[in-house]
Amino acid sequence: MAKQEDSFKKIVSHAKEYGFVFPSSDIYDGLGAVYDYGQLGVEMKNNIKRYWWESMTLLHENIVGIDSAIFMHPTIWKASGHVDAFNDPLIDNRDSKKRYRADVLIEDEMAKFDDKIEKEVAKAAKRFGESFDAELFKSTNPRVQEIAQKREELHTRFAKAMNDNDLAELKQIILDYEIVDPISGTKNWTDVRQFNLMFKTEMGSTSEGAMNVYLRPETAQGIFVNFLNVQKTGRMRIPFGIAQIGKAFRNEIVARQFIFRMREFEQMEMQFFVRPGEELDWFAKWKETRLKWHKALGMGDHKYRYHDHDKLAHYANAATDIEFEMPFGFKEVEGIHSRTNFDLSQHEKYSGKKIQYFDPEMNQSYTPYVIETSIGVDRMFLSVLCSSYEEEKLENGETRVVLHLPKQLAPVKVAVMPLVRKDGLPDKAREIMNMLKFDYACQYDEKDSIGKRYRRQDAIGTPFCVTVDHQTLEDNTVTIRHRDSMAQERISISELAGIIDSEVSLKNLLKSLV
RNA sequence: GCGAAAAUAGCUCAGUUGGUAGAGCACAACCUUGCCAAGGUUGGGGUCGCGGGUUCGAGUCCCGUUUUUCGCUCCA
Repeated sequence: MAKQEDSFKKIVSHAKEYGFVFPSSDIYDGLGAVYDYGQLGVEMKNNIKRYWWESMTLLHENIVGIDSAIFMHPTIWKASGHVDAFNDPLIDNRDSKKRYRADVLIEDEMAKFDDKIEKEVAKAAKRFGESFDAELFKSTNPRVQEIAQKREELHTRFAKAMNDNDLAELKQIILDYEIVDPISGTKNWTDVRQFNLMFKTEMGSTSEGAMNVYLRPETAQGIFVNFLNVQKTGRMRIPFGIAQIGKAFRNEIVARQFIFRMREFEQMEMQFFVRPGEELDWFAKWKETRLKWHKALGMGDHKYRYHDHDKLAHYANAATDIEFEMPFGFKEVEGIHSRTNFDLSQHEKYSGKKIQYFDPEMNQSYTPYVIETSIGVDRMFLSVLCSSYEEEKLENGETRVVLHLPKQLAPVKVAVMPLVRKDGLPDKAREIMNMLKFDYACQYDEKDSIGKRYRRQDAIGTPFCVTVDHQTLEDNTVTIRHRDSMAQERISISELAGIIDSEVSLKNLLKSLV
């Protein structure tokens, strides 16, 4: 384990050193769990997105894309359940290190008063026998009255604090009533905090007219609220899907492990709408399709596994994760969920619009069921980086750092370099660059020894290096060097594009999926 | 969020009982070599995470704070 953590550290610093990923706001000491993609990172990330997008929209006639706004009507998040699910005031006990809902602790305290009253009532009932009137006793007995009074005081205070969202007052109540942790038995509490998953901001430039809006915590809702628009204008017939790539934002309590869990992240989601009753078949199909998409990159089949959920979210009737073996264990990269008709039904309810599909074959209307595939771009990026990084021991005893990136995802496809910086070799190399640069991301390098330049390209995962030497000037041949094997072959310049294309083009990768 | 550890050049790190900041690599220029990285010369780059305090003097000691890592916790 120690060794694995070590290698993860190396990957993180490699990512920074070569311009894949930087901490956000680096010169201001960074911003927690936010990262920027650098000059190479953005290229690789775009390649990942393009692979996904084309595998969805080009390979499936019945899947179309959209790009919905990050700001959405706040009611959408009420309908989806996001607003209510994360509004609890929480408090930690420093001794037991357990976290509790502050409101639950106080309600338990109120229940203790109720218990006391019941005890008094039970005692009295024993004394008075069958003629005992519990209600009369409660409303007249001075001891019960006293307890009820205290309970009422607490209740009033509690209700007001909850209503005002006064977290400091909630803590003060816990202190005043000497509420202790049921485990540690101590009163060593932190402040009460609210953990709201969604980032909130205001829309409207004057404070009076402003409306609270949220940064979306998932891209899926943008698809659901556009279901009718796309279905009608695109003349889509069920089954069909809507794909989207976009940023989402979650105010994570704990964000760790580099770009694995970030507060601002990017999702690639596809919601597939099907007939009710057919959802589990489609769920199985997408589960298989998505794993195939991952495996096609050739990073190692054994690094993937499914993790089926036993405990399902409120909206799902089946769910699985595709997990990838990161240096810190198998971790979720993609989720596939059978979301039933929960989302569309909720939006129908909250918007008051009829969100149904008329199925001409069945001659009836229904609310479609949904299979969701949702993949984190950044997690995908991390999995590619982690599985590619190698400190390779060479025969001569040296080590080289090499990224065995899937060639289609590599940020730079070809490096073109003159063997020496004289005799017109740089000009010839430039000529080749100019020929290739319209199709492939190329780098030109003439500094330092040729071996050193090869290693530099290895470190950023460039699949091919093309070297111009004196023979090139005579017969228009160059050497092409392969990243993984370090093998070189001499080929004519006219063959270059064909060799490169067969390995780096998305087209061949996509063909392997169908 | 709780607990622990850490923060010195782009990277990896050194810096003794407090005494005016160092190395290697990397980077730039020039020379040299020319197919698997580390030849020569020269140069640029750090108010030692930030803010206080103790002291004649703080990278070093103390307090606070920010960020990161690890463990716990949480996780749609």
